[in-house]
Amino acid sequence: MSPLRDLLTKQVSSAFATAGYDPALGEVVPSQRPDLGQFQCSGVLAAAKKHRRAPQAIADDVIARLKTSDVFGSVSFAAPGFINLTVTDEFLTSFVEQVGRDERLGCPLIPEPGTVVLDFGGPNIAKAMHVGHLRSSIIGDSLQRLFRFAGHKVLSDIHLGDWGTPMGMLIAELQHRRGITTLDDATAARAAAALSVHDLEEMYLAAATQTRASDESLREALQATVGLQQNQPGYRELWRQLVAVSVAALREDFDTLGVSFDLWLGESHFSDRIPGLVERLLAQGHAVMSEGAVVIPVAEPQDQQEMPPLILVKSDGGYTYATTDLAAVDERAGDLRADAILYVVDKRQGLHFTQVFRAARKTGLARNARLEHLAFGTMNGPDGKPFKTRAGGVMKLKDLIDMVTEAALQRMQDSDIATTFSETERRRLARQVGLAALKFGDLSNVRTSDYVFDLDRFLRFEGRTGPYLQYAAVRIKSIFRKAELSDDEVGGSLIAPQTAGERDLMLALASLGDAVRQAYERRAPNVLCDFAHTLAQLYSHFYHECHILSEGDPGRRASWLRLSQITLRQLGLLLGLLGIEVPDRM
RNA sequence: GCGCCUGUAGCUCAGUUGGAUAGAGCGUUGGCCUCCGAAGCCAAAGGCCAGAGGUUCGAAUCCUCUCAGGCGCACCA
Repeated sequence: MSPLRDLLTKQVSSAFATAGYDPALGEVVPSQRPDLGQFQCSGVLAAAKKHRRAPQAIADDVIARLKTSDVFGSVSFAAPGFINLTVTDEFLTSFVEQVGRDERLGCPLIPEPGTVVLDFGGPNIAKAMHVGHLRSSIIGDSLQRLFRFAGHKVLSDIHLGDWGTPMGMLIAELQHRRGITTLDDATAARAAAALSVHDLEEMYLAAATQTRASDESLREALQATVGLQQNQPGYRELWRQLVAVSVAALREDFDTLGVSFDLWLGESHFSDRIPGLVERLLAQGHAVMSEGAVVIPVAEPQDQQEMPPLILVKSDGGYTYATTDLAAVDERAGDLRADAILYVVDKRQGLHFTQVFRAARKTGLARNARLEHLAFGTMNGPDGKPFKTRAGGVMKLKDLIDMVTEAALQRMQDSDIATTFSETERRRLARQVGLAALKFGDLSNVRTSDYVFDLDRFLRFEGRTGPYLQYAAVRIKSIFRKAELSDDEVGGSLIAPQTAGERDLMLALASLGDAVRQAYERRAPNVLCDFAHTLAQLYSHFYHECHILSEGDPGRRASWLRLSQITLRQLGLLLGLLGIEVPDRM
């Protein structure tokens, strides 16, 4: 079914058209002055300017044609040029009825579904997941759910950082520690035996400090990198072992977080096609030699800033992550036939992606695929600088999850909640609530803006938080339990709203499709958060205003139960799109 | 140096792409549990939208400048 705003806009647009004005001026949006109307159209002023006629006269023309509509209850003009609209309760009620009967709760499928590759997460081998990975993972996960729901075939790819200099550093460090001078498969296997993730982390950290401090170490690391990339004996084997250890730990982390990927490919996956790709691009003249490196110039005449070329092959023979990303575009657009490739990556990588995207289009590697960098803002500490713990390091994701779970457990204890639950059930619930706080706390921020990492905010369960939404849903479930009704037994029909609270709730329920569509178009989970929060607030208001179970009028009671059911389903859908679970009790 | 982003209530942030009287949450103050779950509800106080010009019927939003932060600028990823 088509969203409410579309339906209203269609009516007003055709009124503009038959009155002789541009139908595009008939766009209807929710009113900014709820005291004057539920919806508004601001197209009159534009029409007045274009046709050199008084706004009042134009509005009269348009309004006269809307009077016959059975959708609008009142339509009025307000200076300087607004048309205020209110729908009839009958129309509203029947619209919400339709939403309730619709499997998709009023959310349309997109007209042209395609294959979408979604690249997010991007954890690195030998580095524990830390809070810096939170945004990409959580936003990416929400977007993959949103895109699937919209109707696309989504292929999410974790894009492991398992290639390049960090791996070289790690290999060089291990060689050092084991005193390996010449590497082959057998020595590699021996060297990597019995290594744990913690060993890798510790080694990586040591190597990172080393390479920063001494040019000699850096040179060795780069040498090992080239060795790996050129498939010299032993390197690949050693690498394989290191990756295996790390991936096992990563799977656990993502599992805890409730984030999944269709593809666990890494940068390494695309390495095989790189030599051929470079050769081809050179032959085609897209790539050229410059200062000892092979590059693709991507500058354009209208550029306001200096646009460095994309470096395909470094002067030492190694490849950069730009090379890998280009090879990945080739595979995704070519072999996977992606219609769109989306990257959920920190916005500081903006320049990198303009380079890659330009190169991909220029060389034809992108085919017809749409390329988008879905940038997100940096997570800062309270001091405004990129987040660090007091110790100076970054907080591990696992520790953060433990902390929110612990806080939820404490909260349950304080209010004597779930006392009849077993210990494992309590922990499970605490995890669900904690993760809700964590995910909502992140997703409710506008994707592109930086935000301050405030631990307290993730540890709060009141107000505009994930648990608030869960709570609203849980209370509805509780009503159904008390009424001894299962979800599919709540089948009463709606009656027209009697109170403002009911009407406001129905208006929100009628608008889910608009919100979900906007979230999709803007690739913005925070739009879902906003809507879900408003819906939960309106329901809470209604809940306090209309006492459902003690209502004597059976028709009203049935209608209110039905409203509650539709609300519960919408909350469930929204939270599902955010990657947040809804417990039965909390 | 060049380029991009940000500056809105005490704090953290929205603001439907130029619309009417700038909104939430937290915090503060005051109410509501013999009534479906108080992780809730109701209400109040709190604003020179960094500053100065400009564009027009109309600006937090667009343009110019100033101030204050942040970020990025070929062989790390």
